[in-house]
Amino acid sequence: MAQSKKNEFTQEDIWLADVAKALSHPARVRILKILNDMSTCMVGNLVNKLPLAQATVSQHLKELKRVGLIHGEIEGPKICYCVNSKALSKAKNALDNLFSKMGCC
Amino acid sequence: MAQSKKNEFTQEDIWLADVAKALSHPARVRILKILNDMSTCMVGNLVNKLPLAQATVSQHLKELKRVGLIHGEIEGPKICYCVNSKALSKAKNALDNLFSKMGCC
DNA sequence: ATCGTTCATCGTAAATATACGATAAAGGAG
DNA sequence: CTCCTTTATCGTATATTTACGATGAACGAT
Repeated sequence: MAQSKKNEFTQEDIWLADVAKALSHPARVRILKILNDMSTCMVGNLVNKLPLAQATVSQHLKELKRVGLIHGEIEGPKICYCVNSKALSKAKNALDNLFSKMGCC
Repeated sequence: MAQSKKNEFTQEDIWLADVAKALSHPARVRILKILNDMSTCMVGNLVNKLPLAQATVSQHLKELKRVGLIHGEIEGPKICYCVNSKALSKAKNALDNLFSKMGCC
């Protein structure tokens, strides 16, 4: 709880900012929504639903993977992406906590 | 609910990504936490608590203002920043919705 | 072994973000 | 008015992000 004065940021704040960064592009928001809605989740499917080239979609998937919000499983030549519900709920809790209070001057 | 196929992103997704972008830096996470915890919220106070120059803090405040998460009120020569609880709860709801389901393959 | 499919990675160009010192603007104090 | 304080903005350097085509790697099918 105790925040440092003028020092570096806490790991918690850095992590939360990192998760937010992963959500900070419409394509990645959309990808998460699609993965929430579908059980089939090949990359090709996502590319068809996004106004972006395949390489770019792959790059966005990498960013979501980086923070652990999704992961992919190899199925033959295809890769099935799905959300990591554990990471999602951890992020949800942290964000809820950030948004909980409302002290205003 | 119905998502377009290959078209541009929805305004909802763009907005949500924009809010996430505002949270995507440790300094801005910290600023929100400080504003949640304190009632006194001058910029000088924030500068003292962050490992950043005044100009940089001002820039981060501008970004939080841009998406409406905070706003400032002029009090003489000082400016009192506070969180916009309405915007915070709207963002919280949208993020909760994004994180709610957990279909996995 | 040679395709065709699927996806990641490389290379790269353009745009955006981050940081800081310097400066401007606005208001209170003397 | 002239200072001093407080905060925003400007100018700028550096780093990161975003996007795409091209290429590479992995696999199933023929």
